[in-house]
Amino acid sequence: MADNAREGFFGRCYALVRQIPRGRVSTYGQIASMLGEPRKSRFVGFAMHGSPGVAGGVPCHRVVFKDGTLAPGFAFGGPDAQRGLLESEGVGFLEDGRVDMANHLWEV
DNA sequence: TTCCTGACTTTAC
DNA sequence: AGTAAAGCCAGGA
Repeated sequence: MADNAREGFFGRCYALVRQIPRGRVSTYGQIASMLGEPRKSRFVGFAMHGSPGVAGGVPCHRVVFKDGTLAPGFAFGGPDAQRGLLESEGVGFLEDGRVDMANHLWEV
C-alpha cells in the first residue's frame, strides 16, 4: 500500500513507528535518523500527536525519549498509561521508571 | 493567508 | 562536565 510519505513527514513517521514490533521500543531521534533526518526528532513526536492512535497502527507508546524516559504528560493521559502498555507487551522498566532500552531498543 | 507553537536532539562554549 | 542555544517541518488558530 502506498503508505509511503502519503502525508509528508508525518506519514513516514507513522509508517516507521508502525513497523516497531511488540515488546520493543524506539526513540524519536532513532526514528528521525531512520527517516534520514536526525534533525527532525521533534516532528517525530509531533507526528505521534497527530497519529490515528494505537488502533490506527501507530503504537506511539512504543516511542520514548532518547534517555529512555516517557512523555512528561502529553501522551495517553500520563506516562503511567504508557508504562502499563509497554509492560503489557513485555518491555522491562528500570528502577528509575525508564524503559529498559538496553534490551528493548528497536534495531533494524 | 500569516504567525506561532510544538511528544526532541545535537552541537557549541 | 554542565549549561545554553539553534534547527527542522507541519498543523492549528
